[in-house]
Amino acid sequence: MKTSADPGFAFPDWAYKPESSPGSRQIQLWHFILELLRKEEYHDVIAWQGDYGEFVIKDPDEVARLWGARKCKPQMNYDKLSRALRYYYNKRILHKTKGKRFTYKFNFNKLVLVNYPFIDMGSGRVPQSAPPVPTGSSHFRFPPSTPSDVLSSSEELRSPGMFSSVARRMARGSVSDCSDGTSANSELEEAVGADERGIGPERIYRGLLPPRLPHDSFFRIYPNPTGLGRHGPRVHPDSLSPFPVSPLPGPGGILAQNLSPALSMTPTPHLPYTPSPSMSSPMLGSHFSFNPEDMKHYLQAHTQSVYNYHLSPRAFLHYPSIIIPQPHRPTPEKPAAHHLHCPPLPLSHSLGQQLGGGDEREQHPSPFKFKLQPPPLGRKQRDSGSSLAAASSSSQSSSFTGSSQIINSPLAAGPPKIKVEPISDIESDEEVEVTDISEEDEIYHSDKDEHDDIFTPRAHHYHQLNNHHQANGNGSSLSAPPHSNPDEDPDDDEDVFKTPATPSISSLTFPLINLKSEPGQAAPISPCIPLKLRFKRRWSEDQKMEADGERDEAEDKKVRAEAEEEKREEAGRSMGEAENGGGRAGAGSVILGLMLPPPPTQRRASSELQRATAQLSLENTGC
DNA sequence: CTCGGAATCC
DNA sequence: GGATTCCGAG
Repeated sequence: MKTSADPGFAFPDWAYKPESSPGSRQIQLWHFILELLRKEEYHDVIAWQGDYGEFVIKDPDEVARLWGARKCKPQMNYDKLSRALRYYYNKRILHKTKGKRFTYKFNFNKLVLVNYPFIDMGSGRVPQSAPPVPTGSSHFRFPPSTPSDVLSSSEELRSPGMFSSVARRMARGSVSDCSDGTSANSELEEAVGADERGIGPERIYRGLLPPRLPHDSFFRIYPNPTGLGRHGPRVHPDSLSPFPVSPLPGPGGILAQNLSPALSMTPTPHLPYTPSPSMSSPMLGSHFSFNPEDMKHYLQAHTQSVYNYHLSPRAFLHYPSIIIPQPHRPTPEKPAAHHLHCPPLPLSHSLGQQLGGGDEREQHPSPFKFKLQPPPLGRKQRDSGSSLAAASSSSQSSSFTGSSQIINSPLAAGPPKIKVEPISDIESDEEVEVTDISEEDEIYHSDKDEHDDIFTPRAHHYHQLNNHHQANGNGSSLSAPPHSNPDEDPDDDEDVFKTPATPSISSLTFPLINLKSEPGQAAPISPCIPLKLRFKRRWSEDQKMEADGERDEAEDKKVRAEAEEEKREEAGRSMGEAENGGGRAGAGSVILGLMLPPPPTQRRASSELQRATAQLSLENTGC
């Protein structure tokens, strides 16, 4: 585990894939993309742009070339590379932003799952899209945003960055063939060097971004005293990185050292990914102060995080009576694309985006605790999909009986439109989450991938989804791929990409209740117990469901299973009320984070990620 | 440009 | 499993 020094250090970065790293020789394309994305040097080739997780390949040929160099596939071209990218669609690692050329969007949630299956995405959800925060500028930097990050990451990665821009150029130019050992790798390395130098735009961004959030102080991940001043865990202004967890290492620098990412993960199973500070509930945390002010901040932060990251509202349970100040919700409509003004809160953009869609939500307080819509069928399933879907749905519905109540609530609330459908496959992760707000996203598939602004109302959404599915089933045998319509996409994943939805305040306040519990009754207070129970039920149901249903996508299954496991643990914990005590390693994670003490730091994690990434790049050299 | 099937490689 | 390569289709 980590030493006290690393209290929180739980995971490396999120995207980091242990397997691929050190030992494994092959770098995965998405990882490579991420690498490029984080380097300023390549910002003219590929850069974050648009929504969270969205990036644009400005120079397809170059990217292909780089990729080819990395993989020693001189014949690589964009066509091939893009094919590889398309394979990620099914995996949900990536999505295509329709209508935008060479523009794709990462589904960080998925990535995390992929990389850290044991993590419970469901509840805590990874930082949704942790993409770059759109600052007004077009590109965001991925990881290294903070100086500290830079340092830490750079240090580990490589020696001092001595690479000069010249070198970079050279590298780039020279790259293409594998023959040259230096080629691709060198390029990346150089890039890293650049980062080290601190050339990153982050600084610039920093300037642009708002200073710091008050509530952030609350959540500082690092225990350090200094932490108070620091920005909170989510998207840090400092870091433009897409990952919410931006690394700002604490004062100490991130772990300096050599934790292997893998290791890091193990130790602190919980929280790490939780993007939101929420997880670090002050109450539990050792450093929580009871100042009203702090509390306020905390709550606010929490709310925000919830909004942004789909965190479970459970955290709020602690303060049932407290009304959380709403994070700033700018215009409900669509805050202009992304610009973020993040004056008040850096989150704004995320909120804003979501808000657009969120309006509806507000109207219906409790809708989203479960998945309303059927998951996208796998492409393969599409063919047979319809039949399967039906079957699954039926089975699920039965299983859901317990939760049927829940279902009612939404209806009661009002939005008749929503069809509650058992989720057939979709990502169970989400299902599992039940409690989380995040669901909304899922539900909401719409993406603003293409249109930031445009959101379909939720109810609408649901309908669409349903229809969608049908349409797919009926219509073309193929059924449109999930992405075909930005708005429609049923993928949860997309949510991921999307900015988190913002639940209504009310829901936030008593989210749990509303969410899962019975409709009418939402007794806001003292939900804890009920919650737990519900949770349990939920589980059982889920398990059951799983058992019965053969769900489709293998992935989903996987995820689900994992999620369940996590849930169980979580449930166990919650029931037991155990804090993180020993940490069960492994699972639980995010969810746990909600209840647990201050999470480690995501920043760290991210920084690690960066490092890892860097290392990977290095390691994967040698053609 | 984008999509995704199919075969193939590692 | 994760591409890579090729390719027809939209």
